[in-house]
Amino acid sequence: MGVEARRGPRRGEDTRAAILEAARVEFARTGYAGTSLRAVARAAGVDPALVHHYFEGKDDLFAQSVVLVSLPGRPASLVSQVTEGPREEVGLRAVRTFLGVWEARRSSFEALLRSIVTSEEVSRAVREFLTQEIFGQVVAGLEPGLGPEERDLRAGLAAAAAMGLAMGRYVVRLPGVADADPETLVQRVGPVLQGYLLPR
Amino acid sequence: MGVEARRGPRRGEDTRAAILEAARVEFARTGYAGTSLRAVARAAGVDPALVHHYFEGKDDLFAQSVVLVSLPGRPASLVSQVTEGPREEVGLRAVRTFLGVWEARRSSFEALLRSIVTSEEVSRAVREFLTQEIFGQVVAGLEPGLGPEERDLRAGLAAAAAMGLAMGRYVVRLPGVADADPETLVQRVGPVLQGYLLPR
DNA sequence: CGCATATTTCATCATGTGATGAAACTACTC
DNA sequence: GAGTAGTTTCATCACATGATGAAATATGCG
Repeated sequence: MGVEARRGPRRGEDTRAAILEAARVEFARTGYAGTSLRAVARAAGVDPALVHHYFEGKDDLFAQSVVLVSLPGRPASLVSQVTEGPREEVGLRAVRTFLGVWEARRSSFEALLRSIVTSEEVSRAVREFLTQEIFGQVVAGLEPGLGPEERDLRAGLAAAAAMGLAMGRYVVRLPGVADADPETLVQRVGPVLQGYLLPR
Repeated sequence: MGVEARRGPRRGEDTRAAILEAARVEFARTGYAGTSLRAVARAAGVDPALVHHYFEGKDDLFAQSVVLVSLPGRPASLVSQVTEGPREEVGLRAVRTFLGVWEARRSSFEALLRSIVTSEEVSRAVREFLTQEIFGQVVAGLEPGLGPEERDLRAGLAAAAAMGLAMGRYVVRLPGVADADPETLVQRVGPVLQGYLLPR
């Protein structure tokens, strides 16, 4: 009955990538704390020790599988994608941009969302990323001479709206939001971002 | 050197309540999966076995400390609080109502927020609560003859906006949102809810 | 072939987890 | 004061977790 799983390399299979993918799925399902290395290994069809051979530990695996993938390489390009164009359509462009990024990296983005609430580090990273790298830049670009408190408020409200959309679509899966096609959401939520970023 | 923690009742202290409070704080900090019964016991200054004496297990403790407290007794009263009044101020009343409830039960509400992403059961409960008991009722009350897909979309978007506000204020603590006074948020977010619930 | 290197598994560790049963202690009743 | 019921701690269980070192296997190079 011995399954005698034999050792040594498995030809033609990128095991490291398999582990990364399994980790992404697992983190997306149960968050950082709820995911065990053994569950990841099981899902990847691999010995738990192998996970440690390729990654330094749970935090490293999380960083490599989730954080590195879901944070877009150049925040600045996101910002310019939003700010460049007619001022009265900033909101539309913002929603369109984010939905595009999210949909493309769905599983790792889900994992990131789920880990916001579990890990203080992730939470802080997301906070700083959203407020400083993204919406702070957008607001500052749109209206340079703005007091810091008003700037924080506008950026924060916009970020909150984006997070609500993400949570509703990917985590809580609210009917009507989870199954809407992206452009519908752009048309409905765009004006809201517009109003937060450029009141009046 | 023996600390000889003595057994038997401690006069004048409501230990059960202390455990409940410690559990609320702990669940709020680290979510369901990230919280251990021993951590709760430690925070309450109590032996871990005592937690089991008062509660059937981790799920029961969570239900008693978080769920029972943060879900308001009568959803219907919330709904009527929102719907009763001038139609053009539904959004303002909605935000004001929610912020009121949240601020009052802050720590347990935080715990609930953090558990949405961890537990599929909590997630489903929140989804059904928000869409059916609250925003579904509000939308239906405001515009009775509305197609189901449009009703779902409006309710979903409103729920997403509310969740975003909650996440931004209590979990991610976005500057500008976390420290704003409630009425400021009512004035800024109210029109958004208004637009989702009653477009045009 | 023989050897080196990378890959994979096994065996094992210390620790933390939820859980249970029994013993010690206090307060209350008769 | 003896007995009883409720409260609290202790000792311990079986199991899962993250982690490590060594052994086994396969591949590629000479």
